[in-house]
Amino acid sequence: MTDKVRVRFAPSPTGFLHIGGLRTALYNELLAKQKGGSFILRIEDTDQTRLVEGGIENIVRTMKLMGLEANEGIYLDNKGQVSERGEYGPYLQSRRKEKHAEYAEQMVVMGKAYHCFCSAERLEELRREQQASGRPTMYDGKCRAIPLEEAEKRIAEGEKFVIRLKLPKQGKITAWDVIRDDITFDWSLIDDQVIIKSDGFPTYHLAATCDDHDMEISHVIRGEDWLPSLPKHLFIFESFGWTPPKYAHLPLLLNADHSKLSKRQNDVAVEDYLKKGYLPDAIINFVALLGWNPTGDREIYTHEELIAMFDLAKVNKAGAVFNLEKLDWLNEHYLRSMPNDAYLELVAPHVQDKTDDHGFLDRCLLLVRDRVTLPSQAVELTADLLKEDLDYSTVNITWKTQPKEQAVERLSAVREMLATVKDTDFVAQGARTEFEMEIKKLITEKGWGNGDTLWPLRVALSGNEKSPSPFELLEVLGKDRSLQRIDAAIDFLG
RNA sequence: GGCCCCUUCGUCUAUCGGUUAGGACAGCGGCUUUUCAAGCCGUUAAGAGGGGUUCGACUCCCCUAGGGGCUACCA
Repeated sequence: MTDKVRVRFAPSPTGFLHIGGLRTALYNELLAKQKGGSFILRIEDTDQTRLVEGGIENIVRTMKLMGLEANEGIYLDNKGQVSERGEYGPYLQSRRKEKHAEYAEQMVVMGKAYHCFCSAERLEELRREQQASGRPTMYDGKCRAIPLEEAEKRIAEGEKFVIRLKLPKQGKITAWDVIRDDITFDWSLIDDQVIIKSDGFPTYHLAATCDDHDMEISHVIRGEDWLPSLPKHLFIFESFGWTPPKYAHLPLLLNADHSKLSKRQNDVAVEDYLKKGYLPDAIINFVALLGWNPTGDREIYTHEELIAMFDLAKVNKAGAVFNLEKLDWLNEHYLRSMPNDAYLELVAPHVQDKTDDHGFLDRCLLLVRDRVTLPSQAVELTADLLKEDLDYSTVNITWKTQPKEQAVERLSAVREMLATVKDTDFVAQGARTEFEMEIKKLITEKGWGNGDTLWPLRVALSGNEKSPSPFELLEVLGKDRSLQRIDAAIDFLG
């Protein structure tokens, strides 16, 4: 054993990377990076009945998109093939089946496990009786007393069997958890867990513990749902005389009704959030703060800052409701604080109405940035800006009770003034400020009101009653489009 | 039912015996204003209940209540 921090994220490939799994992976990665240790990805695929096609690829790919790459274990090679790297392999658990079988046999020999020949029917019957009489449902130990020679004979005769842990029947065990401290369990209440199934594959309990040992894992960081089986895992370590890793059981992520986070109530696949346009940085930031906050008076952290500040012992004990409102806010924040180029690159692919005028398109996208929560929304937000012809029939170009004639008068005067502005000055840096000064000057000179001039102008330019200011619109649209729109509005009113 | 874990604003959280219990999201209000956003400022809102321990408890202990997890030849 080394003192090096070696942590693993060990999902089973039964679906896709889950938002809860993401947080578990993140906390593992944060610790590894902070301590200069190894972050290992191991795939736990011992349940052959639940394998999902493409599950492994999805998990690895999504982790990579999220900036969470394991430096050891499973990864995707250049061709997108599932591969392994590192000196503690195999990292695909099913490939360690022989090792697990050996370990199980050793435990049998040491008297720490036994062969069980009970049928599924008997077990079910047993459970039913126990339930009916209000007793805890657990294996009654019928096969515990079968001598090893007899068991081996029955196996040789082809009888189906599983291997169960031979747990102590009395006394207590106190386990230590980084987040929860001491936890005491009563051995008499813990079931003789199956560690080798009748198909020869190990269950999680055996596979994970043996692999954690073989891979010299220093910290096991996993979901709280594993807490009840911790004594069984410790028992396996103790049976072999191995030093167990430090355990940290993370609080669960919850639905709004406080039940365990599920896809019944939430989108739970990280990939779905990525598809919707949530930024990896925002998701990481958000998920990191579900159950932990280094200071409590700050919300924005880069991945690097999270690495520097992470502290397992400060992780909360209580579950955290997964609430999207804050994720939205974070996404908006990241969208607004990134460089223009990066923002445009993110948003531009969503725009369908292609225009050859890239400068125009960029100006449109930049204009609506403050209204965008998700990149895809920019499409709708810029639709009327990019349109050739606007439909004024559904909006009021006139301000409040303003007569049409007055609106026409104001628009015509502004148009006349704008016609004298050079094309290039229209879209120049700071043009919007210039427009604001000039137009407001005009309004003052004529003795008009802001509303009765600016409202018609703005609606004429945007085609909407709610929109950015007319000054910004002029700068974004440029001379030709602006004049054309004002003309169209005057036309419509006349 | 049994076992285990948990309990600060609606939500995410800070507080490691002494604070006017702090921040953020959401909400509400205001500023700005031609509209809607954004931004800025302000504001509503919390220690589940009951016992202890202590000069002093959100903080430590116990009980109760509530919530959650586990209770598979699934992870």
